[in-house]
Amino acid sequence: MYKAVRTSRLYEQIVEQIEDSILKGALKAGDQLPAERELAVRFGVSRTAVREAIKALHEKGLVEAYSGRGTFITDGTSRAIRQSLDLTLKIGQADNSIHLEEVREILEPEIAALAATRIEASQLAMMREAITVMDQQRLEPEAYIEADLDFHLALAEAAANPLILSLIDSIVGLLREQRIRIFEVDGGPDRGQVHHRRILDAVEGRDPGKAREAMRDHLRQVRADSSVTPDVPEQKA
Amino acid sequence: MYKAVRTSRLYEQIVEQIEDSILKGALKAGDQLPAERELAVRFGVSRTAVREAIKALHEKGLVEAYSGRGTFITDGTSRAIRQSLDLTLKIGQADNSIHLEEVREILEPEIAALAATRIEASQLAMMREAITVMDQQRLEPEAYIEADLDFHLALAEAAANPLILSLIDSIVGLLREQRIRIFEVDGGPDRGQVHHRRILDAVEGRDPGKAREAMRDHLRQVRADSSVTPDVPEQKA
DNA sequence: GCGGTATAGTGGTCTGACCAATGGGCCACG
DNA sequence: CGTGGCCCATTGGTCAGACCACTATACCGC
Repeated sequence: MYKAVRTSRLYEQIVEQIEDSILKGALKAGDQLPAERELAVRFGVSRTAVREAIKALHEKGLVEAYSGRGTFITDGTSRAIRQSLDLTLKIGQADNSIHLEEVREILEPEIAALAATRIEASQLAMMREAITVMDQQRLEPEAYIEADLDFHLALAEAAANPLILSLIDSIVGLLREQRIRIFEVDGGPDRGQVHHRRILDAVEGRDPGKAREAMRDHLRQVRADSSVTPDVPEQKA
Repeated sequence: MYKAVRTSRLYEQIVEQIEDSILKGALKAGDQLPAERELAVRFGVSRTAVREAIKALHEKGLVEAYSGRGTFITDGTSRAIRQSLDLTLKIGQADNSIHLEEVREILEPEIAALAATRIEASQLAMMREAITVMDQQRLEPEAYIEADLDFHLALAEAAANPLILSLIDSIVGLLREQRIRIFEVDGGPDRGQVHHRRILDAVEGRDPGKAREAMRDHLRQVRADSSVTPDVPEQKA
């Protein structure tokens, strides 16, 4: 067997070096990276290569650049990561919504159960806030959906498992798209709110079983609403 | 409410336009993108901005650039995407293994159940092959672990849900790391094989309930083995 | 002290150039 | 006619230097 030839791109080596610095702890979350011009001389390359490396790190969600201020290591707890798993999938087929529902039905009830045992006051407040906003914005799809997503994200955060939060965060983009369709179902938002309140109550009462069931019911309704979605043939079948 | 201010980075607009082209079907997998120099004039920007956009697309796994040939839309079916969720997490703390186990205990039993209802012959063959390799390589950690991961990936693939496959794929890197530790537990591999066979049998027999249970047992063993891992205090209580 | 302003530093973009790899066409040679 | 080697146009990768917009800070007049 022959070994694959390593096509060495310069900026990739720089990415590795910076990643190492982060892993070794030389660079912690919130730290400011040296300026691009300085990194260029330190690495002995042009600013172009450094910029490409930083761009890659940015896309990986490890770093955030602010014009005029500098580049900083992202706080791992920040939700700004937003891995774009979504696009990769949108390309596939259009029937992702079925798959999405399946995943949610696996993940979210257990997330609710975990959250019930671990949630903290600040996260309960976020969930309440989200419900309030949804009440107020019942007629504003965009604002309603954002609040809806916040609700589920707060719940995922309450599960106190960064891995879970990352996974949910990854599929939030898909969720957003799906919900735009659901929003048009008559009374969908109102029925959704009933379930949101049940979930909140269960979590607040630290009852994992009830939280799990409430979330299951919620998803069942979502599935029902999205299956009666207005006829949009689109596909050339 | 004020709308978030759009901090317009030029290359981001280009990224969007190209993404749209892909989504709308104007660009299919395998297609070659116009040359950077041409895109630059078409978009009315400099080549720099185009390159930054392409770099972002590359990091998202949507595009692959080859020096001297051109830039091509990646085949979405390829698993080569390997979103690096892992790095983002490694930074956090070292106790990710607990979180990882938690996620696996949520996802994998249901994956096994789904797989039992949907698996195809080719995937069964892959699982059998993986078990065979593990038998042969009981003393070769690296080869054993790769086969182990293949086993679970084949199962995830059998669930016939691309979203699930993506999620499992995202955490495979973390799994690999965890398993290196488990491998050192006396008899770990042998006990693991018993469970692998039980899972295979259940899936082959199209019994979702049994598959779910077999996977639960498997994960219970993994959790047990990894908790008796050689004393590495590390944690400050 | 206070508020506004100069200033230096940063990332974002542009220009134009050269390099290295690739692939296809051309041509001399067998 | 086939083959191998060479040339060359094209492409992505890198470089150097410049300018812009923005930010934070130090400074200065009031």
